[in-house]
Amino acid sequence: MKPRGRRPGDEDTRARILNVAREQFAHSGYERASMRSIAGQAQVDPALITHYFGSKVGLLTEALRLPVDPAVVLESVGHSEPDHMGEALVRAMVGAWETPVVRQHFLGMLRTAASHEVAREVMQQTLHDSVQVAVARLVDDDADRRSALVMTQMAGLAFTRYFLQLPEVVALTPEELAASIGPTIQRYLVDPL
Amino acid sequence: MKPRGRRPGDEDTRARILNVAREQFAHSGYERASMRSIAGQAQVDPALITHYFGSKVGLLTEALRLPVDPAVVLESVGHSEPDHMGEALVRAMVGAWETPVVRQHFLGMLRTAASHEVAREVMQQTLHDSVQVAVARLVDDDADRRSALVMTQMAGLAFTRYFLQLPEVVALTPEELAASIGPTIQRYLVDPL
DNA sequence: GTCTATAGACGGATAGAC
DNA sequence: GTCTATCCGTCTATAGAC
Repeated sequence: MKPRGRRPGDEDTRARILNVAREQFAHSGYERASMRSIAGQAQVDPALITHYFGSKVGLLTEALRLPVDPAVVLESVGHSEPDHMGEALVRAMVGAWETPVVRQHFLGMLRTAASHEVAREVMQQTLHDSVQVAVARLVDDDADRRSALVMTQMAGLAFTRYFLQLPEVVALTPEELAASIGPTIQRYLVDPL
Repeated sequence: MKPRGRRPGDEDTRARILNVAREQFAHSGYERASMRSIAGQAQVDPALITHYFGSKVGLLTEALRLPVDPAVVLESVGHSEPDHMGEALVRAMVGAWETPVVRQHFLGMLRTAASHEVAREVMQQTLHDSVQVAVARLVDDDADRRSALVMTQMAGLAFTRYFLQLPEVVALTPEELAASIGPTIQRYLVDPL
């Protein structure tokens, strides 16, 4: 007779390690999130991390995989009226960032990227794959330059609001952000350069 | 007779340590920039760091002091025509960031802020003191909200161009940046909200 | 002011028992 | 699959000789 449920640790152990790792990378960065402290919070033996992920870098690589599909987040933008695409994009991005899982992933990328070259490249690629590709589908010309401008504004919003937590930026509501920053994105997308 | 020149290490030693520290904090972040590696590159005994700065945090605190006066950098903005303040501000900031000393200081703040709470607060305060104060002097109303918007855009430009080094953003010239982002800043400064 | 020596803690990784 | 034990490296900080 097969045992019911899962065995002691099983594949649940792996998932719990990964969740705690994401949490600690996001909160403390790569070096301070030690394998021992991750194992401790996950109530798991430290040696299991090596067992499941090979090394600390292996764990980081897994942790940096996107928890959501950017295409899904930005889906509504493509369906919005052409005159309000900018506003729709701000609304979609802020909406995603306000969820704990996405915000944590953003902070994890940022804090590990700060001291780990590989993580920086992952963040660069992620931003390219989500924003540049999405923008290229929305605009007619100069996709690279337009997406560059969009990325400066959107990355800056996330950086000042969720990482630095500048009081003046935190104070703004999602609605105010959409109203004030939406037109900027709109201009970057459609205005002559 | 007084000895000519300076004695073996003297105050020159201190300055050399500080310069190397800024360099390594900017390049590797707080934890990877060990006192040993800083002392090594500065060709100085590791114990001298404690001697001059008390502790590693003391060294960091010194290293985070602004190497330039933001008021001087932004001086030209106040003298520009009201219709082109945004463009002038972008020009002034990019001009500053393109110098090695300012760019290094920005990267140092960012990389240490990522894993060190104190550094994050310093960065927050620095941005407030330079941008918020400058903006408040330029605008008539809603200084907090206007400066918040300006900070999202300017921080995002610095972040994507100098830290992440997104190819599409790096490719833009200072002139192109002033032309494309200047109007955004202008709108944040003067348009009705 | 400068250096040697070392304390004392913590890091990642591995070998092997169960 | 899980855990104990341990190797070996690195780190910050300090005490004290010169």
